[in-house]
Amino acid sequence: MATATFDAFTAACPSRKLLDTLSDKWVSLAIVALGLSGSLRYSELAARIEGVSQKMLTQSLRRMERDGLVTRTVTPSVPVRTDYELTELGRSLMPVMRHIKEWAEEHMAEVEQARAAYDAA
Amino acid sequence: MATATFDAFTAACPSRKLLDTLSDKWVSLAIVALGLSGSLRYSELAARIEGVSQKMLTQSLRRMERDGLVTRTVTPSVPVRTDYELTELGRSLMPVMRHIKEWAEEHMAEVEQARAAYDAA
DNA sequence: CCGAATCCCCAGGGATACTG
DNA sequence: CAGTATCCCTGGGGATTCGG
Repeated sequence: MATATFDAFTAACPSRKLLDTLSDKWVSLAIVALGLSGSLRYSELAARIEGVSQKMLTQSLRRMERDGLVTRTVTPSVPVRTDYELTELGRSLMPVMRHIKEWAEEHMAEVEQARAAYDAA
Repeated sequence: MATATFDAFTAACPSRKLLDTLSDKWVSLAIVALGLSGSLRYSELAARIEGVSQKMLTQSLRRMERDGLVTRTVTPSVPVRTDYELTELGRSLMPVMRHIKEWAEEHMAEVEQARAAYDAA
């Protein structure tokens, strides 16, 4: 019934915006990373997701936290320690995100062939 | 073995860029629409994917065609008719894209609750 | 009807510097 | 260590116009 009330094909539907948010490489990579490791510190995430800036990583994590996908646990030690973990909602998203990442990796060669053929024509 | 040679966590890996391309709401919506209907004209696609501009739709379709995800068939009638269809490669991507779209629709309510709770705090 | 081409604007996102 | 704040600039993407 939830599928009946929301439709991402509709421009004004909230799920369109959510789809847009989920369609973010940093978000998908963060979810896969957290899904594989269970729990990760900020610096560990930054290391795994090579090339992400602190701004983008923090921004993505905040949005994910707000959307209920991850929990953020701050340990007020010196220096501070912050751990991120997928919520149950976030974990339900993990298989999907992993698949899209793996699809890109598994079909990269085919895509490159297609590009070469297209560019040659 | 393809999964061993490509890793989207690595910044310089081609699959990172591909993941970025796949992480595009217009691309995902186009794939789902084509997957559901089999074959669609340009104008039909534009109608289904509400709110997309011609520029973005054309741009997305071109990139998808170049990457071997869709075929583009032009019928030189008057006026011209252009049909798009998923390739086998594109069809293999369909389930993934459908899942992410459906996830957004099915969990929209939960996400909205999480947002309300976050904003209240 | 299906685009290509152009103009233009603003927000996404990187680099850098500062704080608890 | 884990951010926040600021600057700055590229390019995403909408609106419009023209062509076949």
